[in-house]
Parts: sequence; C-alpha cells; structure tokens
Amino acid sequence: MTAASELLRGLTPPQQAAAAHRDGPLLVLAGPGSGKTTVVTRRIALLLEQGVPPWSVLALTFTNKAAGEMRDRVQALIGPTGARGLTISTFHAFAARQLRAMGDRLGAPDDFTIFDAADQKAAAKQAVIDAGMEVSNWPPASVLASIGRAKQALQSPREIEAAAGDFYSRSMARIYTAYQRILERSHAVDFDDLLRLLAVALRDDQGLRSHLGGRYRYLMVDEYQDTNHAQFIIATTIAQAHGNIFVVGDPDQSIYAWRGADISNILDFESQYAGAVSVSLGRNFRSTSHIVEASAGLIACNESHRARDLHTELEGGDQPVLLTALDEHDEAREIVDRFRHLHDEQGVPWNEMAVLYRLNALSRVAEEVFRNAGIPHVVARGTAFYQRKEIKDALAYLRVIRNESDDISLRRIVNVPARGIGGTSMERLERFAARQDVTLIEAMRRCNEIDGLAARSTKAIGRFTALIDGWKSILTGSLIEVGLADLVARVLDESGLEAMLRARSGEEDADRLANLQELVSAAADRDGMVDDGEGGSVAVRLAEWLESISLVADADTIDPEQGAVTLMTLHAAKGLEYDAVAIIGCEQGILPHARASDDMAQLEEERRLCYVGMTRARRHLFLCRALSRTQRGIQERQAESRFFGEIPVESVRRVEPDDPWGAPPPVITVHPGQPVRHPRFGLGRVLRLGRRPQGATITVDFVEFGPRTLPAAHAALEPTDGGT
DNA sequence: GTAGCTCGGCTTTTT
DNA sequence: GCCGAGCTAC
Repeated sequence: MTAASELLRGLTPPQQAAAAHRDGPLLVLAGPGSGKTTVVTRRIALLLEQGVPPWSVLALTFTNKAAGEMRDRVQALIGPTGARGLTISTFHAFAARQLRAMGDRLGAPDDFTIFDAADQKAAAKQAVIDAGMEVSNWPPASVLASIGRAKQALQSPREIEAAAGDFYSRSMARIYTAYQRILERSHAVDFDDLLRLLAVALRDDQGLRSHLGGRYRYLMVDEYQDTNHAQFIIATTIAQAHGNIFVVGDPDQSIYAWRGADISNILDFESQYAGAVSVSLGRNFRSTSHIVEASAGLIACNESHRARDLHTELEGGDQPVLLTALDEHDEAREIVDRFRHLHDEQGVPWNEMAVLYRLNALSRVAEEVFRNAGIPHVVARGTAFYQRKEIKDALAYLRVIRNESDDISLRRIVNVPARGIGGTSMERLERFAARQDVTLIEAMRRCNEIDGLAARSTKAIGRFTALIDGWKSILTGSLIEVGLADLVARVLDESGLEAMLRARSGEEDADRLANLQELVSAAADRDGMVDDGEGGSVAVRLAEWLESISLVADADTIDPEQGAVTLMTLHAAKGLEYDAVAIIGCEQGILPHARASDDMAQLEEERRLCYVGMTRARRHLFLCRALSRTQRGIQERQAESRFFGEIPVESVRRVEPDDPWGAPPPVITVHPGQPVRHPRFGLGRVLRLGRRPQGATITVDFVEFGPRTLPAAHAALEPTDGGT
C-alpha cells in the first residue's frame, strides 16, 4: 500500500473519488453528515503528499471556525510542518489580506479600517444627510441593503447612477455615492467592499489574475451554495488559468440568499466548466435513520429540491419528537427536562447538546430557564462582547489611533467621557470639515481657523488632539518594546474611560469595568500569540488585532471544551453537529419567518433552514413550538409551523398538551379573477390556483410587484371588492 | 453643555 | 421589551 492510498483508507468509493481528484474542475454535492470536511482535508493532504507545494493551495470558507477546523484536520493528517504555507481562510479575511498587500493596485485606501455593522449604519445615516435627504424617509437598514446588493453585483456608484431611471433609484445612487465618499475619506471599507474590490480587480486586471492564479494552483471552496456574485468572480478568476477548482456544497443547505448568495453558482457549475467531474456524497454518517427520513421528507417539499439518494446505516434510535408546549417558558422547561434526562440517564455530555432558534430574540427566555435550572450553557454570540457600549468606545479609541481619518469612530469618542466638546462645537467642526473637504481630526487640528468657536472649546479640542498624538507616538516612535496590552491599558486610563465608569458606582458600571479589563486580557493574549511567532511592531499588532475583531462570526466562538449546552441561531449552526438538538419556536411567523412566508422562494429558504437545523442532530431531535408566545411585549397565540405537517408522520412522534385555546383560525377562500389585498404586496388580482407537493398555492398578479406565487394556507390575502 | 428622562419604533437570519 | 433619538431640566 502506498502512502497515498493510506490517506484514502476508510473512505467510501465516492469519497475516494473526490479526495483523490487531482486536476481540473470538480463539484462535490455533499449531503448533511456525508463527510465533506473529511474529503476536503484528505484531498489537501494528498496534494501535498504528491509534491504540490503548500503555498499553492488555497481553501476558502465562510467562517473562521470552519477554516480553523480544516487547518486542524489537515495538520492532524500530515503534521504542522507539512501544512506550513497553506492558505485556509475565509473569503473576507483572504480579500482583506490581498487588499492590504496590494491596496494601491486594487483600489483600496491605504491602511484601511473595516467598518462593522454599526459603523455602516452610522455612515449610511450620514450619507443620507450628505445627499440632502431625510433619514426618516431613507432608513439606514434599507439603504444598506440596496448598497450591499449593488456591491455584491460589483456595481460602482457611477454605474448605479447611469442605470437609474425612477426617483427611487436616482436617490439611491446619490446616497451610495455619498456613502462611498464617507468611506474613502475615512480610509475605510465595509464587508462587501472587501469582496468587491478584489473581485473587480481580478475581473479587470489580467496581470493580477495571472499573479493570483499562478500562485494558487489548487483552489477549494467550501459551502459553495452560499457564494454571492463577488465571491463567485473571485473563485472563477483565480481558477481561470488552471481550472483546478474544487467546490463543495449542498443546494439544500443554501440559507444565505438574503445576503446575496446565488444558488445558481453551484447549480450551473457543470455547465460552466466543460469536463467538470461531479461526485455526490449521499451516505449520512451522522444521523440515525429516523432523523434522516424526517429531514428528507421535509426538504422534498421544496420544488427546487433535486431528488438525491440520502441514506444512513445508523438504524434505530429515538424518533424525533414534535413537541407542543403551552408557552415559551414551558417550551424551554420541556427541553431542560429532556436534556437533563439525556445527560443523567444516558450519559450525553452537555456540550453535545444544542438549542437552535430562528431569531436571536428567542434566546432570552431559553437562557433564563437554563440558568434557573442550573444547566451549563453558552449563547454563541461571538460578536456580542465587541458590541457592548464600553468595548465599542475603547475600540473606537484604538481605531482612531491607528487611522485618525476614521470619522465615524472619532465622533463616537470625541466626548466620551465628557471633555467639553459638545454638540455646538461638533457642528462647527463638521461644517468646517465639509467645506474644506478634510477629515474631522484635521478640522480639529485647525480649529483656531474656525469662527465662532469659544476659547474654552478650542482648548478642549487641543487637549483632545494632544491626547491622540500622544498615543500615536507610541505606535511610531517608541524604542522600548510596547505590548498591545500596555497600549490598551494606557488608553483606557488616559482617555478617562475607566475613571468615568469608576466614578459612577452602579452595578452595571462594575460590569462595564470588568469588560474593559477583559479587553486588556484579550490584548495580552494577542501579545502572547505574536510573541510565539514572528513578533511584529505594536502598530502591526494593533492593525491585525482590530481586523480579526471585525471579522469574527457568532459561530467562531463555539468552544466544545466548555462543557456546556450551546444556544445559537439556525444560521450559526450550519456545519456543526450534536448528539441532541432542540429547535424552538417552530411556529408560523417565526419558522417560517413572517417576512418570508408570503413568497415561494423565500419560504423554500426557510424550509432549508429548518432542514439544516434538523440535520445537525446525531441521535436526538426535538422540534418545539408553543401555543402562545410573548414577542415585543405582546402575548399572542401562535400557529404551529407548516413544516410540522410536512415531516412524514411515520418518522416522528408527536407530544401535545390539551389545547386550552380551542379551534384554529379559519382559512380564507378565493377564486381566479378576484381582487385581493396583501399586507406586503398591496392590491392585486388572483391569476390561478395551483397545487404543489407542499400544498395549495395562489398566484396573484399584484399591481406593484407583478405576479407572485404564494402558499395558499398562509397567504394572508384579504378579498376586496376591487374598488378600494 | 450635560444628564436624565420619555416616547416610539422595531429586528430575521451575518461576514 | 429593549434601545436609541430627542426633549427637558439643570
């Protein structure tokens, strides 16, 4: 047996075919639990063993956790030295690295900052104002959604402007232009820019294409069904020269269409690449047959689902339970009881259990009940720590020190703690900055040129800029080796942030102080990491640390060592697996979500989301719903998720209390030609009634939105007489 | 200029 | 039910 075949040992024939693939395009359609990570990591190991240099292998993922796991598993196969030089990274981190390395050529600002969601929101608001429009008419969320769509389609403000016809799109083009101007002036890029700038450069620059294509001779893309257009262009252009593109995915697990993911990237792979090899991994090594059958029955209700052989050899086990509880507290208690039973009676460890939900808002009650029950648990919210007010403030200081052009961060800290630079002074500074087309810090430096600023204000501004300059000199000039932790501690102290919290002595303020200390520890950890490696100046460390903070995902923080039940969203759960899984809130309006249940395509994504959740479970699965639930302070009766009715009854067991609420709400009937009103799409006329595997449908021709096919049972259509 | 309060809107999911 | 914006009282 050669060394190569050793790496193929224990794989099924289709897994072997994929792992042993050497050159040319390959598509792996990998069902849940079919060992796709095994295939990818074995293939990387095989390539290296065959003499492919590690630095010519590039594997792209969506989360840091997925990248880390892939790296660990490759190292386990071939040892850490053999893996040195491999690039296994998220799309965003990879793009950021390329932009840092060759920013000028790629059109990225020098030494850019990455704007997170909150920064983007602030910038969007400012952009609306700069464009001379009202924030109340242009809510930041929808502005950002439009800008995001444009960026994912690789359209610049100018291209959007050229294509703009109606008032709305002309206004959007102006806001987009203003938004980009803010980013440029701030030396900042947002998440979509990271991908867009790299994709556009690769598309237009033959030299760059051959440079990256020459360097990365073997490209692998994980979760290919979730790539958006920009990511598709990045992958396609890098692979253009050699055609060695190996993609892994599952159309049934596509859950990011709302973020621009384009499922046709994976569906069209074979027609895009002539001679592409396709391998289907259908054997599920994860879940018992009951779970495989229940989930397969559900996903088969999607019209877009292509029938595939999905099977398991893990027979027996418990049937999944469809559980009805009285309210959300009762629901969580039921799960606590069942999890405790699994733990105490069957020895299932806590960290092998997870509670999944469609909405973050559902985590609160579950968390409370788990806490009261004394069951160890963690909520997977990687970003939560960095979104706390005091942490955001501290980070804003650090970001300004690194890049003083970052107006958004500067505005945040300029008067926190209060130092006499209030609204009036800021207004004057902003106006000066706008007129002179300079950054805020520049305006502050030149504040004696500004008429009408009180002497007291000028002094306060001078003290502030001196503070910033003092910290900046630590980055540039210091001969003594300063650690990140020292820098952070000094900033917390000299800014007065710490003193401000210490002066107030509420319970919450003590928490905040502790959080700031935790930030110092995080910086110290970072110092430790770097000390083991190549070192680097404190300026570089700061830049890299801030970047890694911007690019964390919720799922990244899941640490199985913690010995706790994990609570997280269904989205965050993709790619993970647990012995026992409970999905809570399986109710109409939650799963499927209210904003997705009136359109077939969106409803199918909700169904895939439920499918992803179910297929996380190895042996025990609970789908739970409550008869009533309090949301946003209002208690309401909840209808069972339509997905309950779509799961084959013979593969599950139902558990229900006596329904104290009586009969379900009535169903509305309509006929073709009838005028109707829809809460979201407005007025329309029924075109036809249809029938699909998942139930009856109604196609309505809406005045504003055109024809749409809606699920009949939940279409929320209201018959009208046509006159109103 | 600042601190503390009330009112209103709102949330899907995330790199 | 929570957070942020805007208002009022110092």
